[in-house]
Amino acid sequence: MEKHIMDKTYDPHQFEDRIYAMWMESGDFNAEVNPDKKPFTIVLPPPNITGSLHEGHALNHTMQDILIRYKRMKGFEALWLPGTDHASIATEVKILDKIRREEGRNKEDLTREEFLEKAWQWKEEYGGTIVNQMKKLGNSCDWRRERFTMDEGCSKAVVEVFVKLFNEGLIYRGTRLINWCSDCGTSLSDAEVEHEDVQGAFYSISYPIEGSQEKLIIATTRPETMLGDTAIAVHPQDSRYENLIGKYALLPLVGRRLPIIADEYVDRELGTGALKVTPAHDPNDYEIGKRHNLESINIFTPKALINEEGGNYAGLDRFLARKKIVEDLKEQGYLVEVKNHNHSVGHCYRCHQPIEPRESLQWFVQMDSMAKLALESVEKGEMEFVPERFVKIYDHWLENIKDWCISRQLWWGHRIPAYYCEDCGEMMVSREMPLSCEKCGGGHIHQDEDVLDTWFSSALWPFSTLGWPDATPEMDYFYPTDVLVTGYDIIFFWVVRMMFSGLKQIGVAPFHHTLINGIVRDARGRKISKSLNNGTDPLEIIEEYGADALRFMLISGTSVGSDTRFMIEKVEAARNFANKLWNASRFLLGSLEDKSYPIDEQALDLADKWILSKLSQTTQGVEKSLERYELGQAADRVVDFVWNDYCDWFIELSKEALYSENMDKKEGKQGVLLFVLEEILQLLHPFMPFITEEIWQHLPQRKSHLIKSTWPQVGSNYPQEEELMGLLQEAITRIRNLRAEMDIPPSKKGRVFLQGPRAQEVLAYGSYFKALASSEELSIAREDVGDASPILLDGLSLYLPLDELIDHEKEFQRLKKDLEKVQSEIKRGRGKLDNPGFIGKAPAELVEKEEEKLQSFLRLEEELHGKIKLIKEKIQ
RNA sequence: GUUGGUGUAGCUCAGUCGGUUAGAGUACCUGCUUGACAUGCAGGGGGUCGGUGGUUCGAAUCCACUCAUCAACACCA
Repeated sequence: MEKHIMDKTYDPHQFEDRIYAMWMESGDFNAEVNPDKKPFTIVLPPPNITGSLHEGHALNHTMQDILIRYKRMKGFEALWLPGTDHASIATEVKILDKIRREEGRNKEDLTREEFLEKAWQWKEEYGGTIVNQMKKLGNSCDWRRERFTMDEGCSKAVVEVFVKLFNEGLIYRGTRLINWCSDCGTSLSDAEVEHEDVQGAFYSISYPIEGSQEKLIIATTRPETMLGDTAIAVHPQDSRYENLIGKYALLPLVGRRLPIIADEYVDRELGTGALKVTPAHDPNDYEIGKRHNLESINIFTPKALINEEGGNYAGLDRFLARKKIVEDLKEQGYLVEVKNHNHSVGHCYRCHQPIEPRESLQWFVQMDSMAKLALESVEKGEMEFVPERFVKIYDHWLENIKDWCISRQLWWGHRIPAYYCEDCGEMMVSREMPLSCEKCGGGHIHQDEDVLDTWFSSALWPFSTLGWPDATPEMDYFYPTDVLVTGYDIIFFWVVRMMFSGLKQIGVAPFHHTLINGIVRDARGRKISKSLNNGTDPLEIIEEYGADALRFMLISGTSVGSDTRFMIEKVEAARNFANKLWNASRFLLGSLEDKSYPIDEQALDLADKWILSKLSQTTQGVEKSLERYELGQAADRVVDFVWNDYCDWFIELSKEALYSENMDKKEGKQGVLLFVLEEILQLLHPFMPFITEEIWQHLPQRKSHLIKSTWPQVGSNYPQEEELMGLLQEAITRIRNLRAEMDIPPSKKGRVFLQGPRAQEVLAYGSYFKALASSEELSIAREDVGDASPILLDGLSLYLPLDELIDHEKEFQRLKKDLEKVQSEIKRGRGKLDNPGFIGKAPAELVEKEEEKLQSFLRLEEELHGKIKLIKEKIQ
């Protein structure tokens, strides 16, 4: 690639798209079945094609991209398989909205075929938008393998699983009380019902007893359902009502005779202790009805209007009917009391309308045996949650699971592979539409009208995308996948179902780890929601700050599984860091020629060894954090190294050599600077792929792509050099501190005298003090340092002659502060060492360390006392 | 109601196995047109680690209780 000069300022627009195109063109994201390498696989949680990606996706995708890029550099055959989800109900709602808006037509005005044509158009449009967004974000997916939950392969897998489970008796069709959304016009699974607190009321209604003056008071929150009452239940041992058991009550407004039955389910403490039983519209009543063989009267149409069973009320919407019925009860003297009452009511997770329990003929998956598989697999450690606490949500859901209602009365989705003979009514479940009836041989056959729950196909995603049910090389090689990255809100929708599906169909858990990402909240910590309109479009952030800044902001300063806040200040900080790296790189690369800069181990100076030592520790730390999925920690580690060690100390210390006429010295320094920069780019690449690749392309003699480079090895450590450098850093910092306190301008260079056991050693590094502490001459102190201001370190005293600038009072205050610090340390150390418990029980090594520290602080204290005495004399 | 999370500097958050003087970023204050970067550099102030009690030689860290806050699940005639 052509080497061009780096722009003066960091401007991500100049290169992000170009870099992405370069990767695509070279096939850098592609993964192949390769027996020479170990696979590392992630399947992308397929975004719904309902719209565009939000910050949550950006976080989720960034985490996966970091892991994939890291593993790719580590030498794995890294496959990140992308795709999108048809999101049956959610998408259907949106498409119908659009048709209504644009054409004024409702679902009733459309044929299924017309609808599906529009739906596929929608898919093309929004699927494309999503893919484009993912590319802007830098996702390194193997796009050749992109999939869609309703494509041919995924559909084949869906039919295969359905038929197999049906043949085993694990899928059945039956009439049950299910969750019905009257707005969406379909059944829903239990997981799709969200309980929301609503302000409601308790209506107490008086039911007359047949052939008696007695009355039974019953409290209900849903008076309209009385139209479907078929019994009154009381507790068998309830002395208040014992005498009524076996008698009949008369249903107000309707006049139906209701048997008064006894059932243990009734709670004597609740309400009045008597319960109206409406088997068709309440799950508990449904069970009571089954136990007592009660009639079940459905009073609602699919649109939740009162049906013909409701007599006068027929045709009314359920809420209007409630109002009307309450009015009539009041008028006719049946209404005893109305009390405000807050309670939680199931709502549709898509349209947020109240769910109606409704008896209907649906398809179900029997869950017991497969739930057991999923529980055992996690129990055995075949799949682990990161962080592990989320296993509780998983276990809890599976332990309380009920059969899964999978049929939906929708058009957008996989049509159920059940076929009915119109002649004899026989039902056939098969992979393809039968040409004739198996039973009567008739040829009039139609397919079930319903489609499957969208999660039925999502459940197969880890293997349907790899070619299953065909025996593909990809299945052998890439399955099971390594890690699934997802939010905690879909553990039971998705993780649970992928687990039992993988275990049941393939016999192996679909992934080893489930990494849970937190939720991205707004700056105030609120959930992002449409009603608050507090979301931020990731593309807008990329437009303004660059994709690297967005990615980095989402990751840095976060810990696994906890929520994060989206704050523009954090994006700015990330962008500033990118800018810092850009400038440091430009500074170095601008001085290099297109040739190699080997490092001569023999010629390394103190700072070189120190930075190499720090680098190897950083590499080690980043790697350790990444292996533990602590992405935020890994990112912060690199920042700390780049900014504080490399830029603020090492580059500053290198300048002298860089401006030197001595070419060996200059090139030696350039070699180290370059080597460290290269590894910085590698360590940072998973987090900030664009800027690092762009800089990499400017390195001398560069031919390869950073994305395909080999992750750095952990290098040598130089503990002695680190220790000495630490002392120099402390000395330099203290000098800066002193000069700042004394208001000495940087332009005024000062002299420094050294004293103490380490003076000679430190003397050799006068250039460091010159470069970083505005200090001109470093020399060993003579006996008398006169008025010079002292800085006392362990083993090293520095004296700064401040001449006319000295302010004895200020100086006294400064030393007194130092003394107080030292004395509080002495107190702390003594406290420990005077404690026989500590001496006796703490590790000997620790006691020794404490002892050494105390001694050094005592020496400092003594010295400080001396200096303070001198100052005092001068003040007086 | 059940379960879980969180509580550390003004704000956002780290803090590993209990053992350095509890850290970072940001905000704030002071100084700096030093040759990569003012999207920067140097320096500074700011913390009873929610509270109480306990275990321990030693607790931000472990245990109990408690307060605050968030979430998931469940139930309510």
